[in-house]
Amino acid sequence: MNVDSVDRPAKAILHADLDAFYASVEQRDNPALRGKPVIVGGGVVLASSYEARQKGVKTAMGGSEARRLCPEAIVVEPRMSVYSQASKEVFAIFEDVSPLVEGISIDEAFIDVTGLWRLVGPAPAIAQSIRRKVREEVGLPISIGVATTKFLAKVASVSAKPDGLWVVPEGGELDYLHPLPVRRLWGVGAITEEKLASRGLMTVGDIAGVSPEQLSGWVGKASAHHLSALAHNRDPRRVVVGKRRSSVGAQRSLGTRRPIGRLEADNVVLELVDRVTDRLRKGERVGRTVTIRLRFNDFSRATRSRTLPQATGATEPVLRTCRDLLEEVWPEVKERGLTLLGMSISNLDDAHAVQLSLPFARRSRDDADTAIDSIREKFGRDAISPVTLLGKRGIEMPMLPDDIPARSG
DNA sequence: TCTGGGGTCCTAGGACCC
DNA sequence: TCTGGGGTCCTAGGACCC
Repeated sequence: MNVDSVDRPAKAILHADLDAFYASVEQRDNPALRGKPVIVGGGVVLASSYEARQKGVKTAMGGSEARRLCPEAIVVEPRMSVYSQASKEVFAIFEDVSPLVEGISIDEAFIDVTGLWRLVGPAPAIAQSIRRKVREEVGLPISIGVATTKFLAKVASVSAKPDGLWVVPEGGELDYLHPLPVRRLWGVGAITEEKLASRGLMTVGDIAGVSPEQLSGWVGKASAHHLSALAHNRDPRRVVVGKRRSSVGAQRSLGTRRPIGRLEADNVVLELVDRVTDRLRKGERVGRTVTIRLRFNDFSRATRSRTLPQATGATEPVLRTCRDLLEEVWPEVKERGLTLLGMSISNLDDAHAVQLSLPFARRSRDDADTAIDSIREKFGRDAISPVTLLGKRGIEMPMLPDDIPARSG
């Protein structure tokens, strides 16, 4: 007999999701924007206020279409550092409530409040208190879904929007879930939705009614298993604290005005690598697999990757690898035109050595000299050798042998 | 109006090792 | 000498999410 299952209380999971996050921050900081349609991001819509959404404006929509749908909208430039700060304040409120907080993105998190029933109260009351605190202390609207599984809590938070609470009662999960359209299942996008619709599967209940084997033939094995489980509200995933990124990347769209030259492409790659490795070093991480990502004139895509023998956070080897990869696909680029160039590093590990991060793209040579001096002061003269200077762009500093922390894990 | 920038996970074939 | 199965890593592509 499974002792664990006896009298184990149902889980109480919250999914908290800030409403129209970037746009709400803008309305918070500028009273003139409140109650008005606000679009964040000019070229493409990064976020829009509910007033703009009512006119049909959606995230990822082109800026000109958005302005056509909603000419009276006020367009503002994104202020990422302000959003990032607001996010930190909101997460601090979550963590004050429960140690079991799993951040999913800048504006969403799962919070496990199962163990708080006796001490604090029932999950819906906790959720309301979080909503109140976020409103009072950070000045932002937030919606929360409450359910017995992570997945269902996430579905519920969509029902809660805007600025609301939605509780799926224990025992009432399937009554809530089954009438919903398949698109509400996490992992069903436009393509899968279409595949399912062509077999007559429109609602979550429809999916629950077919066998995983049958489903498997239509959407693939893993996806079928996943969808089947969700449709029956089987989701044993725990709320995991302290998840780490498994890749870091950057990309740039290039426009279609004219064909891009090799030199220009090389410069874009340099900038992307500079940015990515800088973030890597600041996060004290290293990576081993370098990928470049291309999008052609017809919007088809390609990737090329290479795995290095050793993980690195240094600009130079990553840059060299990217340029090698670019060299290999260049004939294709010449033929098909390039509209986007991106790169990323995956296969990440914690850095076991000090890395100095000083992208010259944004700093001066004097900054580098100052940094080198301060490191020498702290660790001794030899600490700074060998140093590799990369033109005017970056500096690599391999390690201080005495300062290599023990591997934790 | 041609469609941003940051990610995750899955599939599938080939190389390689035991 | 011939053959098999299992496992891991690498590469490329695709779907999806915020």
